[in-house]
Amino acid sequence: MAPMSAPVPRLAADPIAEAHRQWVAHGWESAADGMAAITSLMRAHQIFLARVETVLRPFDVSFARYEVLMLLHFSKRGALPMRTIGSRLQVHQTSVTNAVDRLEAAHLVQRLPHPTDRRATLVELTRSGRALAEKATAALNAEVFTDTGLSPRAVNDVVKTLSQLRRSAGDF
Amino acid sequence: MAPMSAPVPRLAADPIAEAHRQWVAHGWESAADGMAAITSLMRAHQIFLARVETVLRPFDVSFARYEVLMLLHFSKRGALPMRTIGSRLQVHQTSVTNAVDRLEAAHLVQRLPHPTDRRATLVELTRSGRALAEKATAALNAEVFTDTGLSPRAVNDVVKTLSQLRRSAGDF
DNA sequence: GAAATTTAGTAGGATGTCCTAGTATCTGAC
DNA sequence: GTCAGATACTAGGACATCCTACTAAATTTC
Repeated sequence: MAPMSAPVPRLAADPIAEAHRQWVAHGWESAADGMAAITSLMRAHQIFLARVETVLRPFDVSFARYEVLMLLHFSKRGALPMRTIGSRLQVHQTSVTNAVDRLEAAHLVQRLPHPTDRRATLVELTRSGRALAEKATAALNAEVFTDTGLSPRAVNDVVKTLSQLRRSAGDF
Repeated sequence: MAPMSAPVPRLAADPIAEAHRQWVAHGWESAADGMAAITSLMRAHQIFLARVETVLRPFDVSFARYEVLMLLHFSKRGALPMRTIGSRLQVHQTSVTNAVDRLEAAHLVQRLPHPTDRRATLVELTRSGRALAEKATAALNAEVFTDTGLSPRAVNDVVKTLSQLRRSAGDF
């Protein structure tokens, strides 16, 4: 016979399944699945963002700033106008200003006047910015992206499904 | 023969597909799919949050505060301790403090002393808080949750897939 | 060509999230 | 019973996002 063991802490019920039950119980069946899907996406975002930020912390960059660095890293000249950065990352211009301010303070990028459009500002990756982008990517690949906690099949399904969503939202 | 038409604005390429290509081109095949999945989730979160906030704007509540109202609405007594709210919504305690501060300022909830634990604070839905929760839910159901822009099949797949993720993250 | 409109970027502000630290209270070990 | 450790909440701060408003420069209109 098994020895007495300490009481197992009862795991809380899945909050989203619980919300789904409530939705159905209130007669909102037609919205219940959509609610559950959107709430699940919100939570998944939170989980992954936390993982990514944890890996990036030693590099003293946030995911938002990392994305700017990678965009520049992939560009031919290592430089892009602010506006282009916002379009590609699909964030508000003022978010770009914010991120570039911090990246520039950390000497990871540099603002330069645009050669032909005096309204525009080019953001150029510095040598240390490029080095950091490479090291941070190695860390993220190893610690998060290679094993997301989802099966390879699920990973592909997520990409495919959300691709439709993004298309319908006008992303491309 | 078709008449001349105005030049169709070239749609930008899918930024995530582009990033995936770059990942593969740099030899990071094993991480490329995971990167694409996580980036897709980040973007999907952004899209849905924007839709939800747009619908909630007329009610003068954010999605974060709406979630607090609904949690209370579903509770038997219409009141829960701060700590419980944080656990169920899976956000930091200080986020709950923040949300409840604003809800209380709007007279949608009320802080009460916990009857048996003087450390704890009960948050109770007011009459107007409950009314707002019901009206906001009707709006969200009609304008977002009933039609997410994903097929019913995709909705179910997303819930199921992310359920695994949330379980492995310790959510339940 | 001059005026109107559009576009690029910044400033300031609101909100949400998290973190660390600090206070008050409860629990459990001795 | 006491005292150490755990728990509940708030305060203050760092970041990210968005919005509106503003300036400067480019583009379009007539």
